[in-house]
Amino acid sequence: MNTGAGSSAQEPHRDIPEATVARLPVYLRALTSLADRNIASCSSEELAAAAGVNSAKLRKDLSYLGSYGTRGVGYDVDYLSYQIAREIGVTHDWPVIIVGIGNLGQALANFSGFSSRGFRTVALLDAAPQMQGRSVAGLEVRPFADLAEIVAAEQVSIGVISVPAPAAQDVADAMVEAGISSILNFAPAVLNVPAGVDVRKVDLSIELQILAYHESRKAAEAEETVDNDSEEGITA
Amino acid sequence: MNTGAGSSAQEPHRDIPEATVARLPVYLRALTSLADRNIASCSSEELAAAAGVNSAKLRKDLSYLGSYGTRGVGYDVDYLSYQIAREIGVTHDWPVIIVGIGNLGQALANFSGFSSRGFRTVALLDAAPQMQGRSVAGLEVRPFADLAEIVAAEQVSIGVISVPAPAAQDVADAMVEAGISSILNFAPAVLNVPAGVDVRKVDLSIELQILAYHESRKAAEAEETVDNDSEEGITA
DNA sequence: CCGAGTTTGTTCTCGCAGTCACAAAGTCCG
DNA sequence: CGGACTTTGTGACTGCGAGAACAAACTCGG
Ligand SMILES: NC(=O)c1ccc[n+]([C@@H]2O[C@H](COP(=O)([O-])OP(=O)(O)OC[C@H]3O[C@@H](n4cnc5c(N)ncnc54)[C@H](O)[C@@H]3O)[C@@H](O)[C@H]2O)c1
Ligand SMILES: NC(=O)c1ccc[n+]([C@@H]2O[C@H](COP(=O)([O-])OP(=O)(O)OC[C@H]3O[C@@H](n4cnc5c(N)ncnc54)[C@H](O)[C@@H]3O)[C@@H](O)[C@H]2O)c1
Repeated sequence: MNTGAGSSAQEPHRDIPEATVARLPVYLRALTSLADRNIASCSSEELAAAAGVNSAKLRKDLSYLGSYGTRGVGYDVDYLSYQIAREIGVTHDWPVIIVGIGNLGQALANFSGFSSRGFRTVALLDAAPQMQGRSVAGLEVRPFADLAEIVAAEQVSIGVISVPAPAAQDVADAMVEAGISSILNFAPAVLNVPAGVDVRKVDLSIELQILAYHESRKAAEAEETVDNDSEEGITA
Repeated sequence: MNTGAGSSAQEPHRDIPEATVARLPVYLRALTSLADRNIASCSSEELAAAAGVNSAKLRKDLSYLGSYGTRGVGYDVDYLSYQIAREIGVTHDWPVIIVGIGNLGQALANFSGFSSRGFRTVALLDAAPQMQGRSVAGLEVRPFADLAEIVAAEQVSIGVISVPAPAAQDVADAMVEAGISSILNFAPAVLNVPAGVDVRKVDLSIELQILAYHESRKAAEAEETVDNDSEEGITA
């Protein structure tokens, strides 16, 4: 490793598993919460509880970043926060654009949680003429045609899609064309993008349907238990 | 199997893997889209493409529900749609309540996609006095104190939390107390709930941070390639 | 009725992820 | 200074999920 490039600072361990990457932001938030309560250090057990995960899993996850804890003591909250933030890449702010300023887009634009977590909304775009020039969350809504110009000017690499499903693919294509390489998609549509572009999907209906599945199973089980409450003895 | 209970109709194969459950709604949506285009039947290959998954994975997923396809032909769109909907439990509508009618809560209340996918918003609740009595999406905002009453009256088992993070645990506790057993949580907080209660989390900041991680890795890789574009030859 | 063609359902293999358990490494007190 | 205690970091094990490949089953044309 480190075969001579040495371009950036302390090269961290590469190849962090996806499952771990998905949890690092959770740890970061838990650490921030601890720091807000003036807690300077914590054990893996405490942090795991705050993040809602198994402590062994947490330690293993952190070990992918390096050895930032002290045996017998635990982790320094500020130090570990910084290391995770650095690994994720949120030590500096990422510019983000939102396309589709309807119900959801406006809620997202008004959401303060983005800016506090390493992201800065730099532009809101919408295709509808009646949206043009309106001010949402202190930003002027701009025409969708300005996409490429804005992306180039602000060095945007992350785009949020909150347009109706039929328009999502077109918007995604335009984003990719403009140079965006990470997309957060709220539209219930499957997006086709070239390799090298990451898409993450947030789909409320799917989440609710998953809950509904478990809910029906619970209901079915309860009914069964009423029918004959000794079944587990038979099948086992 | 089928050790004598046989309470409900054709008992399907039990123990559907979580990963499959999470994809069934995607298949259902793809099927609905096909039906809208008057397509009566489709092969696993076509459906897989529409859902954005591998066809072998799709067939395996569907096989957990039973054998609803015809070899040499494919799947009947309507029939398969119904079978998946039945398995998920969205053949009838589920009543849902939303707690926290701020930016996000209002967007959710106004979202028509819920009702069309097996869910019906029956009540909007908020603790703030100035929200009381306001009408959002045709529903009157009701006081948070009415939670238990509403849940009992409407047989609600699914609740949506869109309050600020510090209030989320309190709301969740009240929901569980009122009899809700499935929660969709938008607040960036870890919820502690008793066993038997399902919680699913939707966290935008986390999604963006995951994108940011891959984005920084892309950036680092590009830089490295510029530094010395024959590195793969050295390390390999 | 039969054979060619098509597509499902399933088996097998491999890799990733979660959990346990423990040695290594540090702290702290006597 | 040394030993008891605490907590990390990691190796081993297990189970789930993804994907390839193939046999079984069905259709359709002749
Ligand atoms: N509202 C919610 O709570 C919610 C929840 C989950 C998912 N969604 C999804 O998010 C998306 C947006 O939902 P919404 O409720 O905000 O819808 P909306 O109709 O209120 O807003 C959509 C906006 O996108 C704009 N738009 C349409 N086509 C466009 C294009 N080609 N380019 C640029 N802008 C375009 C429209 O002008 C409109 O302002 C939908 O796909 C919806 O399914 C919404
Ligand atoms: N707005 C977004 O796009 C967005 C995105 C992601 C996550 N979130 C999260 O969703 C939650 C809501 O966001 P928002 O932007 O709608 O906030 P908001 O402040 O606009 O709305 C919160 C609402 O909850 C109500 N509330 C507060 N405490 C309550 C309680 N104990 N019981 C009942 N109601 C209560 C408030 O009166 C207010 O109406 C936050 O946790 C936020 O982090 C929002």
